[in-house]
Amino acid sequence: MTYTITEVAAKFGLSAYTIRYYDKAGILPFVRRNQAGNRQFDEVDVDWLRLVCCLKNTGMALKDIKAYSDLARQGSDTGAARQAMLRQHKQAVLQQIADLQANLELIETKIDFYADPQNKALMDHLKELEQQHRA
Amino acid sequence: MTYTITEVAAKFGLSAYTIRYYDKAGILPFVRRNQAGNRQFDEVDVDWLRLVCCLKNTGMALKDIKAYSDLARQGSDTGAARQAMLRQHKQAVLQQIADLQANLELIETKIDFYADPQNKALMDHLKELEQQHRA
DNA sequence: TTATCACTTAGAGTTAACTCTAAGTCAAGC
DNA sequence: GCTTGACTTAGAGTTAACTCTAAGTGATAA
Repeated sequence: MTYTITEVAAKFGLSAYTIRYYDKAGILPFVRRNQAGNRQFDEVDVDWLRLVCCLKNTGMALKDIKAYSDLARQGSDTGAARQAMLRQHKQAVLQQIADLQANLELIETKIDFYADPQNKALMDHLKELEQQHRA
Repeated sequence: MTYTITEVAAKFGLSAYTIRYYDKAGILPFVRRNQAGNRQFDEVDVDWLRLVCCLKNTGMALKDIKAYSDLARQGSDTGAARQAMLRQHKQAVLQQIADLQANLELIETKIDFYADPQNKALMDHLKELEQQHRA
């Protein structure tokens, strides 16, 4: 089973433009062409693109995904280097999650602040003071 | 206690350029100037910038932070609207965390794959087959 | 009082990641 | 045989978010 660029784009919620951009950028190392010169994606390519999207969606820059792809293109003896990149990226993702959770607390605190009628009254009062002060 | 733009920039790990850019963009509604025309940040401004950074770091676009700031500038009777924005953003952040955690699983699967010596041998074999196939 | 330094402005330049345009090719259907 | 439609290319254009430059101001130190 093979897929056209349009089918693959739809599968991953990307545009065909984006897929071609990724291919130009060198991060789709294995995609082949049919006799007409059109890109023909097989299961290996789809799996590869799934990982590319995963890395992109977790904040890896395309130039780093390119570096990872270059390792893959070089052959199976780069496995250790690729694993090292993924380990490092895993730590970055864990840090992102921790940062989001910390930021979430501030957002929740703000929401609670607006929800509290006592703070509402306080805010009205502060606002009056501020307006006087800043006038 | 007040702060200069350089002090505030350092406090939040931003450049002074970025702070001015935010001010130009209208997302620092309360910052005043001293007699020389220089920005003078008080505790209210620092607290505001902390929230701005929180929203930015959780993926809110500056135009949306601008919309939030415009509400704040309009006065305390926009509290409900601001709370609604924060509630919606909270959901977006929860979704981001869930997405990161899902992607993390794929990354971990890949790391484990590279770590398994059986897969290493399998990969070497597949690679040979692929090279023959793609030659 | 002259130099230095931190700030000011408007506006130009940069970067990443797309996003699209124009012109062309190829296979399928009428 | 001709049109239609999905693909191809190179390269230009877009957007968000900075990032910097140039020219100028005002307060402090030698």
